[in-house]
Amino acid sequence: MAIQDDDFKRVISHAKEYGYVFQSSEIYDGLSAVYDYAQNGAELKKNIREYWWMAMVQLNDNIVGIDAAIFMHPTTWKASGHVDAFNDPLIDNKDSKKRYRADVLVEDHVAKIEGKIEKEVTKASKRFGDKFDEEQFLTTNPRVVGYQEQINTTRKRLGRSLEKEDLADVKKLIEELDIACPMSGSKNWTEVKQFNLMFGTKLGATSDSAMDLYLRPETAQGIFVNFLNVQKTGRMKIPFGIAQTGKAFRNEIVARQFIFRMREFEQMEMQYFIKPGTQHEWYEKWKEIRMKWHLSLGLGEENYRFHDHEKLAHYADAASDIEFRFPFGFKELEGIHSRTDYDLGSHEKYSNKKLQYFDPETRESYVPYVVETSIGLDRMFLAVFSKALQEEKLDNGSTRTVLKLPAVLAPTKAAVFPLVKKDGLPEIAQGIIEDLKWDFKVEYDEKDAVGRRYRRQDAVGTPFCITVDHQTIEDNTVTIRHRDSMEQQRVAIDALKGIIHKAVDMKAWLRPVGD
RNA sequence: GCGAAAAUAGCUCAGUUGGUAGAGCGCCACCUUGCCAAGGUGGAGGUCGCGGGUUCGAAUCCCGUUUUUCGCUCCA
Repeated sequence: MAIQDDDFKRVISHAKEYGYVFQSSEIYDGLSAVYDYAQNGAELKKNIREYWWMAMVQLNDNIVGIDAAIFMHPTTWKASGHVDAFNDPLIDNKDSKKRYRADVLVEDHVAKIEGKIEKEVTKASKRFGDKFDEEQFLTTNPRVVGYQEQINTTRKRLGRSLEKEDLADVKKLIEELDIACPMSGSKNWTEVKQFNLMFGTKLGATSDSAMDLYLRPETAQGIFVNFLNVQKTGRMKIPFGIAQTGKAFRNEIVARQFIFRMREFEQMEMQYFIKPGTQHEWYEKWKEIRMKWHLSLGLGEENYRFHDHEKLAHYADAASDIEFRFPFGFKELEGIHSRTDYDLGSHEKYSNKKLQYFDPETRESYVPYVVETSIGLDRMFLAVFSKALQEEKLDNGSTRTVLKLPAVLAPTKAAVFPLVKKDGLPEIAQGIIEDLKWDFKVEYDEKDAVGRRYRRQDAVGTPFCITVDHQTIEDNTVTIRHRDSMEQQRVAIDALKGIIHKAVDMKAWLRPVGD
């Protein structure tokens, strides 16, 4: 574990030192769980996004991409279930330090009373035998009626208090019911606090006319509400998909582990609309496709695994995560969920608009089912970055720090050096830069010994270093040095573009994924 | 949110009972060298996370606070 912690620390400080990730507002002591992508991080993140977009949108003629707004009509979040699911009244026990959902505590208490009723019923049925009339017993036995009344009043009061967000009364209720902490038996409770995982904001400049809005907690709803628009204007036939990348926001109680869990994060999602009944088939298919996409980057098959959910979210009938071996263990990287018709169906109800697809073959209209693939871009960044960062022992006994990013994702594809900064070598090197920069992000460096320049590029993950030497003047050849093998080849300047292109071309990386 | 640990230069860290802030690496300039980092000279950069308190005097002791990591908790 200690080694893992050290690895993780090294990842974080390397990310800062080499211009990948900075803490947000650092000069003001930072902001909890908010990070900025720096000059190299922005490039890597963009490259990951493009790699995903290529695989999901450009290569699939039945998947289109959109870019929905972060602000959405507030009713969206009622329909999606987030207003209910993301609002938890929580209470802490001061002695045992355990946290509970206040409504669950009360419900558990109610369940206990229900248990008592059941006991009375079994007791009575034994006593009366065949003559036992359960219905009559329930309505006439004074003890049972008393219990029933307790349950009813408790439930009513809890419901009313939650509705009005009267949290003080929820606390009072817990005290009146004499509920103790299931772990410790202590009745020493804190106040009930409402945790809303959605960020609120206002639309409208003056407070009296303003409308309460949320920053979207997931990007998926922007796709669902546009489902019919896209289907009609794009003349899409089921099955088809809508993809998008974008920011989402969650006010996590605990946001931690660097960029793994941030309050502001970016998702890359695709909702695949299918015929009801075919969801299982598509769910399996997308699990397979998405895993292949991950494996195409060559970070090692042993670092991925599926984790099938047993407890399902309110919208899903099957769900699986692709987990990745992060420095702190296997954690969720991407989710593949069979969302049924929950979202579209719910939006139909709340909006009173039909969100159905007319199937020309069966001449039937239906609400399509949805299989979703949803990956955290920041998590993908962390996965790639942390696995790429390596300390390598060399034959001469020294070590080098090398960031073995997949070349297709590397921020800078090649660095060009003059072996010495005289004899016209810098001018030739600059000439190569001028030519290559139209095709790739490239960098020029003439500082320090060339060996040190190689190491610097190793540490930021640049796959190629091109060195101009005195022989270049005679025959227009340069050396190109490969980051991972440290090997050098002497090639013609004209050949550079082809060599680099072959190594960073998405086609070469993604082709094994396609069928 | 609770508990524990930490915060000193861009990075990694030292700073010994409280007495004027240090190292290595990195960075900048110049010289030297020239194909796998750490040659020479010079230089920039820190109100020791922030705010209070104790003291003649605080990086050091006390209180609060922010941020980070870890363990709980939460995670549609």
